[in-house]
Amino acid sequence: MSDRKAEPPSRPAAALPADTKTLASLLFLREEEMRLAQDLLFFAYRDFTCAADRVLSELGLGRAHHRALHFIGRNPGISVSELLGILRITKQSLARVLSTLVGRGYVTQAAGRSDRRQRRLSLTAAGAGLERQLFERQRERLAGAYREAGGTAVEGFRRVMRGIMEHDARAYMDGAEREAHEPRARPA
Amino acid sequence: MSDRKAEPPSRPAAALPADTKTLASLLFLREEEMRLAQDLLFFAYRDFTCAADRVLSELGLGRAHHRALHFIGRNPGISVSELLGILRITKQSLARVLSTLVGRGYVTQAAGRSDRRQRRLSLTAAGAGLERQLFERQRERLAGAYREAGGTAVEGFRRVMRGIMEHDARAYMDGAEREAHEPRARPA
DNA sequence: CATATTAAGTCAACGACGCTGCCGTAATGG
DNA sequence: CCATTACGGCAGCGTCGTTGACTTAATATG
Repeated sequence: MSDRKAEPPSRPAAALPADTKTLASLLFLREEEMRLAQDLLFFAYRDFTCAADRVLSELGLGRAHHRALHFIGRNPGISVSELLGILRITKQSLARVLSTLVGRGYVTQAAGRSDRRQRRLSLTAAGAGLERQLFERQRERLAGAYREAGGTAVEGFRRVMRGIMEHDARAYMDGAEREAHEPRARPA
Repeated sequence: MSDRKAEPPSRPAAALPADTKTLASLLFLREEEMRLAQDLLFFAYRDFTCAADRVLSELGLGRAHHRALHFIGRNPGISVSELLGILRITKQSLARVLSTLVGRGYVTQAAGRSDRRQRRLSLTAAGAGLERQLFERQRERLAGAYREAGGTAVEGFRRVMRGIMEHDARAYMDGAEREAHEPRARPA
């Protein structure tokens, strides 16, 4: 932000009303604004994620399972390495989660048609049902926030969130938003 | 965004062009909008948190330490139980983190004046320096997002994030925002 | 004043979920 | 044919969350 520029020392103090923001307080407010943003992210994510926890713990699953279910559900036929790139965890961490989900019949694997080394992941009916159940918990919270905030705020929310994430994630979001409007199957 | 208003059920179908949104597709878009919000939260938080990871790992600290530093820095003199309420972790999880931070000289404890059972937590100069270093990493990312998105978007972002979190967290944010404008010491 | 109650520290044990490193197998592609 | 790639599995480890029980000191209350 512009707290990078040094103040010209010759600026006349008389030009400022007594209680107007000084440069120092402007800088303070800028920094404070960023710290408030940290708070916002912490609390919103804390309560967003815990919304689904009860359902998960009743099944003996964790948040890692939820994340996998979510992104497999949104990207049917996704390969393991693509999923690794989204979750940004290691193969072994994902393997533990995936083997549970496959073992309990929530996720199926199928060899890719063009490249038979790949295991294309999809949700089973049971997996889709569980994902929906988890989704509903978070949906309530998100829908309430969207409704209270209004359309303009939601658009701003999206813009800021996009800006926070890295470029590859923005590219992913572009693809997801595109698919929302032209719902056709992605090639396997 | 305009899928916010429910469609009047009596609206004649003939008024719609063939490819216009049906009720089913409106519902689909609503759900898709919520799923996109899930994606946004995941990616933004993923990249927000990892911004400070390099600094942390060089010091052999983790994200839990960062969170504690952050909230102690923002609430000098906070009690252990207040901090527990913010972080929503157990006393033992916090104890591990705190003992490291105290042991390395980042945090000090002082008995409360009105209630001497309490250990009021504050950052030392070293702790404030470390927190600042961690803050700078996240500040870059947040400030870039705020700058790109613009003031209106930031306001919307805040409104939605507030709506996602639970009531007690909103109350906390109210207090934090108030303190930003009337910077006076909180009573110990 | 005796007796809860509260704030905090502590120990033991465990679970979820990250990590690294290494090896194996199968399929792909130059 | 051989290097590379996609994936799975194993061993071991670290962080950070959990529960439960116990202690100490200070406060609040009957």
